[in-house]
Amino acid sequence: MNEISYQEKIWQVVALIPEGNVATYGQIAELAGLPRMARAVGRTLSLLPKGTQLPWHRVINAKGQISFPVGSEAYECQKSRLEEEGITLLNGKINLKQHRWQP
DNA sequence: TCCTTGACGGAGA
DNA sequence: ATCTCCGCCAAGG
Repeated sequence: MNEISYQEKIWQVVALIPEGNVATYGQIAELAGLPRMARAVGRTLSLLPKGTQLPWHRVINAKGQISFPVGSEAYECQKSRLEEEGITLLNGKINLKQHRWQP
């Protein structure tokens, strides 16, 4: 079990998140068979190449927020990509009850 | 080496 | 709602 195998499992799960849905870092870790390794998910996503096909923008934190500094370029990018899928933020938060992916 | 920092999270207070 | 502690572990100083 090494970092490389973590990444592969994580990529596979992230790729399954349907358009219009979101999943949390912890949820991805859990589904990838890596419980309590939410940080590994964030780390893996941070290493993705710029033009990746993976829907990384559908991954948010457990509080329903985007895990980037508000107003940063990355934050705005993720936010707009989510809005294009009909996912809106209210007070900087996404309604998990409504948009959370249920595999 | 040791220490700190992360796209984090859950339990408890 | 907010905060602290603790688990987890790769990377960089």
